[in-house]
Amino acid sequence: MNKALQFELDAVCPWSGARAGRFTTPHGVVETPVFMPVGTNGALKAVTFDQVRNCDAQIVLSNSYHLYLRPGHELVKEAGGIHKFIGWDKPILTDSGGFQVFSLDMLRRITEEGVFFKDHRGGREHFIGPAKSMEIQNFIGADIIMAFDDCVKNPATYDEALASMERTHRWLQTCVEHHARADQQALFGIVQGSMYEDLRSQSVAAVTSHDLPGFAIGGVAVGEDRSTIERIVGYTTPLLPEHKPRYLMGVGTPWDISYAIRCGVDMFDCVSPTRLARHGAAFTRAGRISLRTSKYAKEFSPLEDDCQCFTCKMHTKAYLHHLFRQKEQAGGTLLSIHNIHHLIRQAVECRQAILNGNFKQYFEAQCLLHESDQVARAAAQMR
RNA sequence: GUGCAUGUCGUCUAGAGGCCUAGGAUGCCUGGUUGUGAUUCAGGCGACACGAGUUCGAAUCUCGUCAUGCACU
Repeated sequence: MNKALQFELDAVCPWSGARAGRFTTPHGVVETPVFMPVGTNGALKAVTFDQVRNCDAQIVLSNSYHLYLRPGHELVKEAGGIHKFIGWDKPILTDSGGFQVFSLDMLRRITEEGVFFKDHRGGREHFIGPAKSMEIQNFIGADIIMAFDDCVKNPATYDEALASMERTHRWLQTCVEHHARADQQALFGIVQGSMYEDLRSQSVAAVTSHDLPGFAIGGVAVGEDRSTIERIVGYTTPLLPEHKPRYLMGVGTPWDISYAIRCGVDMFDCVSPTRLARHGAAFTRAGRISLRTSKYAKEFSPLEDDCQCFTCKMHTKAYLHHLFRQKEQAGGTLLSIHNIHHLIRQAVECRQAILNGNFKQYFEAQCLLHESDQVARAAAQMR
């Protein structure tokens, strides 16, 4: 049994394999399925932790890459660890920096030891490899830390995907060897393999050969279309160990999350609720809407009548529209609050449905919503 | 009333006879955004005040009309 993280299943949907569970960390319990908002620089963009707490967030994600560059992982350690530094006493997960370095694209150089890259702000060259990432994440001190993996953009050729996957496996071995605080930090391994099913299953076998407290599916939503995301997740998730949490990295939209939960995923993170919010888009049960359009100028009702988030309790669509039109920062804040609350609530609703034994009905309703939203958006694209 | 000046997308403007079926910014309208290089990116709409002339050719030069501003009466 892992000291840093214990996971148990509360219920499994017999129709789909969707799971309701919980895991315990040094900073508390997290009930799954769970959506984890992203706080890249030790802060959610445009949102305070008081507001994050009021969205019922159980756990947040932050980034080793960004915290390493500034303020520096040594400084975070000096501050007493990330929980004290940022003022959030619930669980925290840090990403390893693998994906950030991947997204730098032209600014990096990959070697067997790791990745040389230039700070996106410009400046001197840095290096992060699996051993360094473990040091950084140990200094930062999150409850869950991620293996340093290599990610390829889709579509990738089979050979590229294979080479990248094998590098990820070698790097995982190094991560395990350099993981100094296994009693306080749970290290999750990351499955790669791009869009190739045989590589995905090979990767699951290699990654789960390590006795780690949790596993993640990486390399998803990196250029491929929606149906491919669904295919990869649907294929890969059931291969993962039943009694360990399963984390789908970087996904996603409300529909993606429903679908992945159906496939048996327990944890999600995505920048979509905060980024879309800052750009004026809101998740609703009826699909995505843009508060920038003038059709909301005189809609004196909340985004959703039954939503319990601060934004919906206090403000109308007309007001939100006004804020975006005036480029008031509060618009991004209020929509972020709503969107985060929306995805968190959705995961909670899935959990309740799984516990109540009616997940099939819940999911089928989500399918109908998704289809009508797809039709509406296709029509909008035609114009 | 007289004199002078000025009239270009909704707004601010580029423009000095062909590089202009008029460019930019902003605005407005549509989209995109999936382990945040992202409070952003892409596309669209939209004007030479009006009328005559000079010229092969006028947003640009001339005249008139209208409008606006300033000064004087």
